[in-house]
Amino acid sequence: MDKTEILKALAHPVRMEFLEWMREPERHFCDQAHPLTMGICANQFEKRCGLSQSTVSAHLSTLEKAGLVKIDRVGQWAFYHRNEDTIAAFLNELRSTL
Amino acid sequence: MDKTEILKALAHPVRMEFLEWMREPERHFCDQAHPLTMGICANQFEKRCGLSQSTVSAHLSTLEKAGLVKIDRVGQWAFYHRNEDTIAAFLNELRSTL
DNA sequence: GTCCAATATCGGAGTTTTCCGATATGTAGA
DNA sequence: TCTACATATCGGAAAACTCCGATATTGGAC
Repeated sequence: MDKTEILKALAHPVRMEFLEWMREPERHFCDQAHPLTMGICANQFEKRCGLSQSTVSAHLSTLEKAGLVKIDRVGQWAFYHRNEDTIAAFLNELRSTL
Repeated sequence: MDKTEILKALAHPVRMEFLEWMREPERHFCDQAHPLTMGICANQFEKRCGLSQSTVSAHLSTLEKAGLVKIDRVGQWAFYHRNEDTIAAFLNELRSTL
C-alpha cells in the first residue's frame, strides 16, 4: 500500500470519477449487458468519459497498479471493481498521518 | 476547496512530509529561533528536506494555493501552519465520495 | 541612504504525465 | 480458419511537474 502512488492515482479527475462511478454501478452503468455483480466492463468507462480506448485503458491500469481496483478477466472482457480493502486502509492511513 | 488541487498537492512525498512535520512542531522544529506558536519559518523546511530554497518556497506555495496551509508574514519571515479546517473538510469529503 | 537576511519569482533543463492513433494480443463465433 | 470484438501496449506529441541557480523583492539593522 504505497500512499504516494495512491495519491498520484487519485490526483486526476478522470480516475477519481471512475472510482466514484463504481460506488454505484446500478446508477452509472445501468446499460451494461453483463450483470453488474461481475464488475464494470472497461468499455463502459469509455462511453462515459469521452476519452479514447487506449487512454481509458491506461487510467484503469494506473488505478490497478495503485491497488485501488481489481480486475476479473473473463473471456475477452475485463471487469473492474473497487478494492474496498485498499481504499479503506488508505483512508485510515491518511486520516491518521495527514 | 478544490479536491483535485488538494490531491495533487498531497501527491508529492516532500509536500506530504511538510504537512506531517507541522503536526508536531515541537518534535520536528525544536531548534527554531521564533516561538513555534507563530508557525514554522520557511527556512526550517529547507534545513530538513535538503532541497534548494527556491524549490522549498515553490512547494510551500503549492500547499498554500491548495488551502492546506496558511501563511503569517511577519517582517521578513513567513510562518507556515496547517489549515486544519481545510484538511478536515477534505478528509470528510474524501471519506464520503471516494 | 547601504547592507544583509528571508522569501519569492524567473528561466531553463530534465522528467513525468496525459492523450491520441496505430498496432498487438487474445477470445468468441461463423 | 477467418473475422469481429475487447483490451493492452507501443510510439510520439504536448503539457505539466520538479528541480536548480540567478535574480528580484521585502524588511530590519545600521
